[in-house]
Amino acid sequence: MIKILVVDDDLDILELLKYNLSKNGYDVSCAENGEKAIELAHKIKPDLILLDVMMPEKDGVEVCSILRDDPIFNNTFIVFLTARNEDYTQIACYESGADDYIVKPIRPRVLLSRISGVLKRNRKSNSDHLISIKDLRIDKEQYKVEQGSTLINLAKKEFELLLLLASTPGKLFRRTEIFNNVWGADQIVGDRTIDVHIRKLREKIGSDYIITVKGIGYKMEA
Amino acid sequence: MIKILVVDDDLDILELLKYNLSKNGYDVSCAENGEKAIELAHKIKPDLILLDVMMPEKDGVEVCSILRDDPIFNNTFIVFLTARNEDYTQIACYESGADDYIVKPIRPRVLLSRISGVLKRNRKSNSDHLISIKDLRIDKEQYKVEQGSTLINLAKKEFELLLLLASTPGKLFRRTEIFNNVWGADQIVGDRTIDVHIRKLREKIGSDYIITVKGIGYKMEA
DNA sequence: GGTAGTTCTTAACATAACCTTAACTTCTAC
DNA sequence: GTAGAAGTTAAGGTTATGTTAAGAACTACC
Repeated sequence: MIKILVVDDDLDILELLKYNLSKNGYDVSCAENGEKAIELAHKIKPDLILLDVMMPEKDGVEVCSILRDDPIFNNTFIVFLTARNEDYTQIACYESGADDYIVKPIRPRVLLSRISGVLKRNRKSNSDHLISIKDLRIDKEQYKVEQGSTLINLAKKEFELLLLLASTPGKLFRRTEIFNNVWGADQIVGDRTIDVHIRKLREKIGSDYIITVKGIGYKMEA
Repeated sequence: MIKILVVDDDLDILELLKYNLSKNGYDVSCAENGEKAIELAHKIKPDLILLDVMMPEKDGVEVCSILRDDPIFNNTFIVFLTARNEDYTQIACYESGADDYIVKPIRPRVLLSRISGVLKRNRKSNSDHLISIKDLRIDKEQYKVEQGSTLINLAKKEFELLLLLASTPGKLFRRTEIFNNVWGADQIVGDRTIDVHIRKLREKIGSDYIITVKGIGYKMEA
């Protein structure tokens, strides 16, 4: 059963949310402030936390930041509740690591569809973080590359170069494009630098992935 | 649900746009300046970005250029918002990679129809980059040529020559015209050079595409 | 804040792909 | 048939990339 922790200082809203969610088969717990929310979260390890932004003492954004710092909650979804006019929050919310946010006043049907929407995104094993090319698995969050079952140690620039090419396999990346992305448009580096990094990459992952397009750039095997 | 990121430093306009778009079933996020827009764009990966041109600090054109450099946003549409009299922008906008632009003051109905119009164009598999002649498919972005289902490996000059002829099938290209386009007006090369490249092309794609017009030049089968 | 280890960049040289040339052949229009 | 134009071929030159090693610039750790 999917566990949801609801956090709001307004007890009426808390009750309303609990009623609606329970009715739809969720296992609902409640907290009326930030402190208690954090405590409860550790206890029950919810799958999703519904978090009011405006609360006395610890506000939602703060609670979210604290939770996001703890790896236990890596796979926990956090959804903010926010009143219409606090539109500044929208940005702060996402910055502090929220997965979605819902604007008050809350319409039960909207609430439920948004929540089921969020839950569908699989936070872990997220395809966002993982790219697979042949037997190569690239985790862009962890800066980690595995080939089959062996871990490959890439330096930062090597990794970023690989990541760029792997981001759209088959797409041709021009040399300038590679520079702009891996080095930054302002950086000035010699023109053999890319080649050297390509070489090191090929040395580590093998030469069957990166294809040279002479006079233009490089691309990843599709 | 289609995600739209709206960027404007005027919070009233931001609110207005958000209201209108949300009402029509889009999942809307907002940012009030360029920095935040870029950050949010990375986070939520919107399908379309509505971008005000005139903003303090990073203006719209700048933001657009930055986003366009990142392959993650290859398939993201960017639409500019611009005040009536800044007509210089029109050019800069398209140059920096925008898909459309809308002139303020914004009429909601116009906004919505333009946006749905833009979304209909499929950014990927863009016909702009693709030329088809018989069973030959030429992708000028990717420097890639496919014949039926087999990939054909062309050298740079060969490719550019093919691209020129294929750009207007049936049109007769004079030798001087070909020189100017593929080699550049200043380059001086012997007159057998074109022939040799034509030969190699025919060798690779077959001789049923390029037609010789003796004394004048070459053309592509229509 | 110094030191060991890693990573990044540069420069020089090697290599291979590519382009051009030249000499020769074939074609085609008159 | 002949001349001019294009086709063909192979060889040599050119250029872009591959490769290597050395030292500069970072990092992490003491």
